[in-house]
Amino acid sequence: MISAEAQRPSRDALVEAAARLFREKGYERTTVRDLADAVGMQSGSLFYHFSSKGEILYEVMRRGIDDLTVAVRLELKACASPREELITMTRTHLRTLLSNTQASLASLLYEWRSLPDEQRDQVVTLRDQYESLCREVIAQAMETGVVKKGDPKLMVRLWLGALNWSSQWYNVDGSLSIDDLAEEIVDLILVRT
Amino acid sequence: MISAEAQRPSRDALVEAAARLFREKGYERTTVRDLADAVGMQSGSLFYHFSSKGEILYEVMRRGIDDLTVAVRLELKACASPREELITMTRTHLRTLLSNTQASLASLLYEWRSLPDEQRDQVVTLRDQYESLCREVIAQAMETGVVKKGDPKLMVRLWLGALNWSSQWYNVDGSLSIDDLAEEIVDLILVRT
DNA sequence: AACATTACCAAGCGAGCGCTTGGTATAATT
DNA sequence: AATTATACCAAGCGCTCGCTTGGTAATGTT
Repeated sequence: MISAEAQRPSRDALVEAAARLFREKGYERTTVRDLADAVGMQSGSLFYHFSSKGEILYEVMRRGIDDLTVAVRLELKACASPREELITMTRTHLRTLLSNTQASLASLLYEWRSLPDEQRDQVVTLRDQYESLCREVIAQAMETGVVKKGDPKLMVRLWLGALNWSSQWYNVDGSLSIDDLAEEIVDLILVRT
Repeated sequence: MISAEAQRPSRDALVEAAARLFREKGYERTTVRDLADAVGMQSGSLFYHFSSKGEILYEVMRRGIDDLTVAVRLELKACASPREELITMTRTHLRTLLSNTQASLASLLYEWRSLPDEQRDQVVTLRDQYESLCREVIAQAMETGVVKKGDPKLMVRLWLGALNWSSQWYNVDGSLSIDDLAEEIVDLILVRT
């Protein structure tokens, strides 16, 4: 769950605070002064750690998708069947997306237009890699008849849509648990038995 | 399809251009000078028509959801069965969301944080009304056994997620038509026959 | 002990932002 | 014909933004 980062504590704290602020207010509406306040610095001191505000966003996104990929790959190893892979993948994705401690992913969904071109390409590559990881799981589930056969590429996008949209409405304090939500979503695409 | 607006041509053109620019660049990254350029005005002249940039966003969103609601209600009238209602509603939603001429909806999905509080409440109300319209259709489809029984409130959110996420990946020039996409999505939640 | 590096602060610069102001040509009204 | 309302332009104001600069305690290195 913990990434191979760290050893630069205040840089790390900054990225975490940034992820939270970006999710709450959006990237453009978060000023470098907001970011500095959140970690008890002067705004200028941010630029000792990062060369620009955009690079902070990049780091937030890169970590977000990196952590997600690592977490999903790890959890998948413990799965015995395509069906279990599907539910596990869904649960891990949702937990990462909706957790309060790890707000990076939400920015990734909606703030990619604010990234400098070059870094956006890198993030898109990582995102595509994650998407094909998911696609493989779904394709496997289709082959074994657990999920209705069809185009895995399309299915992964519909599935991701249902998942990611939950960041807009899901309330942690509500009555629906994250794991139950995961089951409901998987249930949508499972072949009825 | 055409709303009851108009009679103020340059105001209308401005809202349309704003919708397009907001979708392309995002609200915060679109400057009032960008907006003015798009309709051949000086930036200051915008404020003859609108009291603030935020009000332009509000108008974009209000129209977006208003047009969508009107269009869906209209199309629903011609439907003979719950199943037909479901596919029609999905198709109309997708067409409105993905059409190039009517870019308002996309802003609505991702830019609501930039709205002033009071106007955000109004938009949220409109959005909730639209969501309950969809919920009724889905609940009806559940009752008649066309859609697997469950919580319509949850189902409408998963369905909307799959729909709205398409604005992030759908390519008009691709091989998948909007209407085919609609069928694929409806197929997800239909009871297999 | 002398030097170098790290991790910041205090101050503020220049650019671009949303928006205002004063004026004006055209069209509508009386 | 005189007046008023409409729909803009030209100029620029004040402010906030991302970012820079010069400096300095604290820590590590030789």
